[in-house]
Amino acid sequence: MSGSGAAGRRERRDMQRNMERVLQAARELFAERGAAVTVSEVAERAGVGVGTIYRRFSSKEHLFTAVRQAACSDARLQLAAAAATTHDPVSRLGALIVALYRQSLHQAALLDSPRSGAGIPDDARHGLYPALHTLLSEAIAAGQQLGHLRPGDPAVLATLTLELLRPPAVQRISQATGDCDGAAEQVARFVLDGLRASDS
Amino acid sequence: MSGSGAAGRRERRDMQRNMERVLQAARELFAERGAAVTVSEVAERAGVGVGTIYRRFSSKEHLFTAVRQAACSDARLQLAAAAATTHDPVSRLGALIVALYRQSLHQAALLDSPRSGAGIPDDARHGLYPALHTLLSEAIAAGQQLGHLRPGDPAVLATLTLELLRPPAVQRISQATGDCDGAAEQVARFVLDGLRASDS
DNA sequence: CTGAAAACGGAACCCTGCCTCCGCTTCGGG
DNA sequence: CCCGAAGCGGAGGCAGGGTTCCGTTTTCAG
Repeated sequence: MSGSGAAGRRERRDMQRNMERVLQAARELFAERGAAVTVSEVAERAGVGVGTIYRRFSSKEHLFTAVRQAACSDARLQLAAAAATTHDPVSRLGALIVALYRQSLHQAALLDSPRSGAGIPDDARHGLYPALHTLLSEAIAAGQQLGHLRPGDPAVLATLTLELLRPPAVQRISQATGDCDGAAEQVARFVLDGLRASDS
Repeated sequence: MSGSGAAGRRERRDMQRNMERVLQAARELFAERGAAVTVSEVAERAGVGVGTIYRRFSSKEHLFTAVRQAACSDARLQLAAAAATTHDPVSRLGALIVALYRQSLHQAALLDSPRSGAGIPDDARHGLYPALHTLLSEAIAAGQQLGHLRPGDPAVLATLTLELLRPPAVQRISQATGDCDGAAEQVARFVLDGLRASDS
């Protein structure tokens, strides 16, 4: 055997290359237009036939899911990094919001759930929720200017904040203002102000 | 001639009745599941054949648009009424938010735009935007506790608030809290707090 | 009541998009 | 270089849903 042989047989080079192309194409197309892209389109952009895709992914759904999950965990890592730059809970919250805003803007259709079933909660949000919830709880625990919040509130606020940062919303906001980064910070300020208000 | 004759011939009774049924069925189904419903489904629920629908609406798209526009102007009227109950800008804003929240919750799929083209802004939001913008501007002009807002901000804030009140967002929020009316008011408070915060 | 114009309904048609299948090509060890 | 195995690709099967068409039924003026 030669190379990184593991068990049985090594994967053929061309196949490996093709799969990379497929994933690349799928990432781009799905990010842009979501689940509406056809399998043939992905195949065409990747420069392969549809059969090549189906040999690896048993259905379009599988391909989509795979691509989205990869994008999600990637995103989650970046967010974690962004939020870890300081110890002050409120600052961390702000950093998280700005980072999330940017991601939503760039991966719009991919991160947004295409109702993958009926009541199935989409993993993108599912993964983010705990982090946000924790951050909010910490902020409240720290008593940091978050006057009128009660222990039960984080759940609502987390949901609310996440909604505000979903791709469709973010796209519209950026479109309306024309200025991406400025918008991101304005949104963050809005949310933080909402959380911070001391008298209702 | 007998009855409300206008020009040429009067519309046949059965047709009128059928059209009412079709619109009723379409309203219900679209409100529930959006553009995903099939024309046959609408026909079946209305108790007519598909041909009957196509005689009046040249395409599914037309039917959908008609139903949605009707729902929108209806909604707009209700909102206007809700906001007119007081003179205090901030209170009006609050009332508008709560009313909008409820509407979004109940007409979810219908009020939410099914990307009717490419960059076409959906009429639902289009119709609401001016009202909200005006309200915000008034509030700022009145100098009412809205400390750090500048004249240019209403545009951003209006967009942002509308996003937060779109059907998908509202549905999730209500689902997360389990309590509809309570959630509506919590959201209103959040937004108002966000707007009202006096020091950034 | 009667006839013709209008409306009905749903079977059939077509187009689009997912997925399968099989003959051809490419890889890579001997 | 040669051969078997693995992978390739895209034509075609199949299903679902929008739209059309035409024989039948309903309405209503005379």
